[in-house]
Amino acid sequence: MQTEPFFCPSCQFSSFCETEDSQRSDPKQLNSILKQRIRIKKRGVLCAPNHKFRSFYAVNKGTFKTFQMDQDGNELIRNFYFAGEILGFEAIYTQNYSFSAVALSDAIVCEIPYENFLDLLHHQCALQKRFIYLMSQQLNLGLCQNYTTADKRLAAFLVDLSLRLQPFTPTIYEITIPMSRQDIANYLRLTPETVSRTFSKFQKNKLIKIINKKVKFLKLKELHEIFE
Amino acid sequence: MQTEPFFCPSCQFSSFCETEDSQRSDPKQLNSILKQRIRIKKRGVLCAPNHKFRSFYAVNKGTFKTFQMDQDGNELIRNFYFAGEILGFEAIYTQNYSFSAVALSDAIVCEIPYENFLDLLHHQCALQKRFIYLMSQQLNLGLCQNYTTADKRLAAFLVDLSLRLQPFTPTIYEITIPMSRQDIANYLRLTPETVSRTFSKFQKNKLIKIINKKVKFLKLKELHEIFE
DNA sequence: CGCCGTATTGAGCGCTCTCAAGCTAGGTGG
DNA sequence: CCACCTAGCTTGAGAGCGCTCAATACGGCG
Repeated sequence: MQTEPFFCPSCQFSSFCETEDSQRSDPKQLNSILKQRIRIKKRGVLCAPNHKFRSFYAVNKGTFKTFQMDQDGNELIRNFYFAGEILGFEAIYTQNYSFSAVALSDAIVCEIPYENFLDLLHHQCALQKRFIYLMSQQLNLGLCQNYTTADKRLAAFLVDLSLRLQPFTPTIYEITIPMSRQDIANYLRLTPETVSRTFSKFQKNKLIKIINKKVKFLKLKELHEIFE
Repeated sequence: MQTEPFFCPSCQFSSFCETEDSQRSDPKQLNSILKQRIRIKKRGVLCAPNHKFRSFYAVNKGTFKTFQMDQDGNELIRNFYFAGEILGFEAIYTQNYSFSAVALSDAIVCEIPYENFLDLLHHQCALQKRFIYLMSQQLNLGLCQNYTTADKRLAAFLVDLSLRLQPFTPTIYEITIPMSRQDIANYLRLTPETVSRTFSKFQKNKLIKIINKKVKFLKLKELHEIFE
């Protein structure tokens, strides 16, 4: 464990993981079982297919994508994980990681060993409830992939993104998209060209304004109406 | 609660839910908190959007689809649930059900009140582990939706179906598809016509044989190779 | 400033959709 | 028992959305 001070205000486990030194040895705190904080460079690999599942990870900083490759080399992206979110719940069932997790920017994660975590749950009803809540939350990810057209999928994606990045943005009307067009395309089962064209169309219709990786929402309501 | 004898060999909770009369009052058993067994006719509605989440459901008999409607009236199907599987985990996070669940055939479900269930978890570490395992399992559903073409999606769907229906089929080389072409199409983001044509193509290529709702797998290996 | 990966834009193709017409199976009533 | 009816499935023809391939523009970084 690093000893430098650590701030995790947006972490979904923060209330169970006091980082004050005085609390470090409290066996009911999550940080008592944290194995390590891992620094990962952009494009670095956190986990890969067939890696034995022993821990899941709380993203402290940065963004990750999880994906599997199909035979043609397409990255079938399952999800994106932002700072504060937890990665790896799927592998509790599969035993081995069935996907790769790669950092989209320099990142830091907290490694939480699953067996130790289960022990902790027995003594911490509140944490148990929290954990189940977070797993349920993950079942609600990826709904934007369900829509039928490129317009709907991208509009829903942008809205989802704006909600999940909210802790890190000064206003909900502007976000910085942390992944490439290619990643968005792989996630939404489109091509980068279609994503780019749809962005341009939204901009032409004055729904958004694009400045490189920044997106300003000009008419959030109308963007909503595209998909629901 | 009904008093008729009940058999749930394939239920994912069966080992925690003794239905012997002698066990009925064991407060550590799941059946001590079951609220009711509900019989639902084909096309019957188990839950609908904005219904308050209080219970989840173990499917005892039959098959369900969960879906939300988009503005154009498309059923965006999220998942199918077969006998033995658990439905409703998503709503722990959302508080209200955000989707509809409709029976595809006459069905029976066990209603499990969530608050009581949480109480039970505190005293039942094994059940807790089991529950987390099942939630993780659900995170691994729907992977066939990720593939890029109609061929891959349908092939992956058929293989997934054959695995999940295994407890109810004499051989893994033959299944009875419990949902309509329209439902499959909605699930895979295709049209019924495309689903039908792709079935026909697979049959023409001697990968499967279709007899109405029955599908015989002639070359399961080659079907696999279509998508991975 | 120049390089290279990424993003945008364009043109044409093809997979999937739309619309429409038969076909099949299962249910109903005479 | 059979004719009919209806919903669901299959098949066909043509259209269109998104893909492929290609050229150009942009932007981050040395």
